[in-house]
Amino acid sequence: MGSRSSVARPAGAVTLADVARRVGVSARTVSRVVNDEGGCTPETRDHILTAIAELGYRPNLMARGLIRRRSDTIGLVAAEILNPFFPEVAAGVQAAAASIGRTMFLVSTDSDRIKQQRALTSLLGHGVDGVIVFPAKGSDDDLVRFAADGLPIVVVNHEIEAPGLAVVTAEIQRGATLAVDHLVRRGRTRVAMLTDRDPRPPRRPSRRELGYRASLQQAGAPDLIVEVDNSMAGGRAGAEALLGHERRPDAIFAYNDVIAIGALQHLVTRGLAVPDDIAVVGFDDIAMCEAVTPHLTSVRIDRDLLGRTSVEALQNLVGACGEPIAPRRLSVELVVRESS
Amino acid sequence: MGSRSSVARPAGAVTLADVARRVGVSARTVSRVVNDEGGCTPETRDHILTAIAELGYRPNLMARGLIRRRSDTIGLVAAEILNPFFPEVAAGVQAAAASIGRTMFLVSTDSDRIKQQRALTSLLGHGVDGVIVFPAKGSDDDLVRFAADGLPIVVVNHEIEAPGLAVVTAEIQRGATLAVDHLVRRGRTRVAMLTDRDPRPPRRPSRRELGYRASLQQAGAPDLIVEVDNSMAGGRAGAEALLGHERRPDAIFAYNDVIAIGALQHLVTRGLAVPDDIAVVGFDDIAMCEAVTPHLTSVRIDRDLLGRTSVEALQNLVGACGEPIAPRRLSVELVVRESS
DNA sequence: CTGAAAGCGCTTACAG
DNA sequence: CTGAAAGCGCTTACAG
Repeated sequence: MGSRSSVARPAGAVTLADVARRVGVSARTVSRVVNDEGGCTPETRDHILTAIAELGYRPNLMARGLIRRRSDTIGLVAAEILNPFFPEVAAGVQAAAASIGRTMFLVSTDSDRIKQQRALTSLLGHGVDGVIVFPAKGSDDDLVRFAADGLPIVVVNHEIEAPGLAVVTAEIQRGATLAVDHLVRRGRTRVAMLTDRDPRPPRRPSRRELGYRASLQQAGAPDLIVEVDNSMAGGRAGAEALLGHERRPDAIFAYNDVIAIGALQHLVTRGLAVPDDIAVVGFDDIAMCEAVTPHLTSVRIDRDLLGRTSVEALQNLVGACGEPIAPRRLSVELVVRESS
Repeated sequence: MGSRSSVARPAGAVTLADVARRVGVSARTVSRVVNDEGGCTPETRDHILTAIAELGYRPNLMARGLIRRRSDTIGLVAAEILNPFFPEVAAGVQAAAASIGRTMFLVSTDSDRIKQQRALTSLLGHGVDGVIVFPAKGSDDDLVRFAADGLPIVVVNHEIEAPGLAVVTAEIQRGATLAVDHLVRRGRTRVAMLTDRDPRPPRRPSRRELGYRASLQQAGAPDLIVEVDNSMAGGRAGAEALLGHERRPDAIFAYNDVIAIGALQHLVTRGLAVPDDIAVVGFDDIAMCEAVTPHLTSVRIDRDLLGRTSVEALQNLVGACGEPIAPRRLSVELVVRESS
């Protein structure tokens, strides 16, 4: 039919030019119809629309992106896809993105700095309009560099400052305070914390640790922090370690729900009563909190709001060329359940 | 420095031409270095590499993809990102893809046919080399059409046949049989099934239902299938419905672990002993199975293998232009835990 | 070992 | 209302 042999292109790659040729108009006119620019006879429009349907034409988004310098896509770079918190946030981000006509592509980094570099490079190279990232540990420099290279980045749940970067976070430290204060009010005097191991040598206290320490200090109670792997198995190992401690704790505050649930499981398996012998409180309030026995007390972050706010921040960032965007900080809430 | 004003392009968009100009060579030579084609003086190469680093050049992957007709990226289209089974498979797919130098982009569809169409359109338009999809319900026609349009598609966990489509699945029916046979062997005589609601009018029995029915028929036991929402809440509602049934079941086989865990929770809340009063068996063997009390018996699919096999199938599909790929069927395994 | 030219599929000024 | 031309940033034959 066309002047080209079908060998020249893989099957199905119908182009704008093919449509134009079929109808007998120029590519410009077809482009006008495809992009709904108006200014075109209804008949011409109809012919073109028919040809598009018959030929099964789909615009090549790479070619379009090359010129338009925007693709209406955003990337979501998540540290750990296996922690249910991230899929839950991803659902919020995807919904928010879809509501303003953006497609979201998710890439997981396993909290690995190198994998995060690859993800950002690929996303940037493929022309996403921007990315929302839950950063891998120790990757601040990378984020600053990518932002300087022109990639609009919204950093979630991590404090960092640089031009081209926007921050969306939550009252993490206050969340920890809420959790520990609650345990203290319930009469717990030996509240231990299970925190996630930090691979970098100079260990910096997380905001959760700061809140934990501040609360205990105010209560005049001793603190005890144990580092564990960021997983259910880590939680189990941490609980075991705490049980063997000289002054066995009567409450555990965990870095997140996954660790808390691992600890909870281990305590139950060891025959301890939760919360009577030991109370447990997690962080994130993932759906699983209501699926374990006893139901897990946790600090809730509104995930839909987090998603919407991040997408909003990214839109502002893409719009405001270079101007700094004020950080957004979402409130948190303690959800008390049976485990405390 | 260059002849162009910085207003012409967004900050950071350094091009191959910029590098070439800086070094004083042609774009062709820079391209050669970037792509490691060899055939180039060590000095020239060094100069170019230095300029690339200084300028912070990153290849525009859209421009490259336009010509190469491949991007070394694949799409993973998942029905429900909130069911932990999918993130677990996604991790397997991403690992397998990374091991052969492919970047994976994940898009969730919420099992919505329209969202799946959008996801496939976007992925195809942006030039992914192929997609692995856990299909939304009732989307067979769409998959066939996209495959016909030249998008290599690997369909996971769903039986479908069409040119350009490869299928990777598991012994789902056998898994159901294993689960129900196990319950029967343990003396259960009234095994009910909680299955996921089908939005389409003509309800087709799933492979899990077929296995369930076959096992019970062979045992001479009655069956009872209740449709529920595919969620923990659905599992709770289903359990409640079964408790009110005239012949209260002594075992529940659920469509998946999420539904099973919802049911389990409800039973425990209602004060029933699991498994003494009612046994519960799930499907997928997500990590959560070992986090609930009692630990959930489930049918296991090897997720890493599923990921690797899917990526392999996609590679074959991209290679074999149009030739049919034999379906792959993974084996399953019953993991017996406390709930049965 | 290196370069000039054409072109991937599209959009964007600019004319008519 | 419609079209011819240029060009996004890169790679691919083809020469030298």
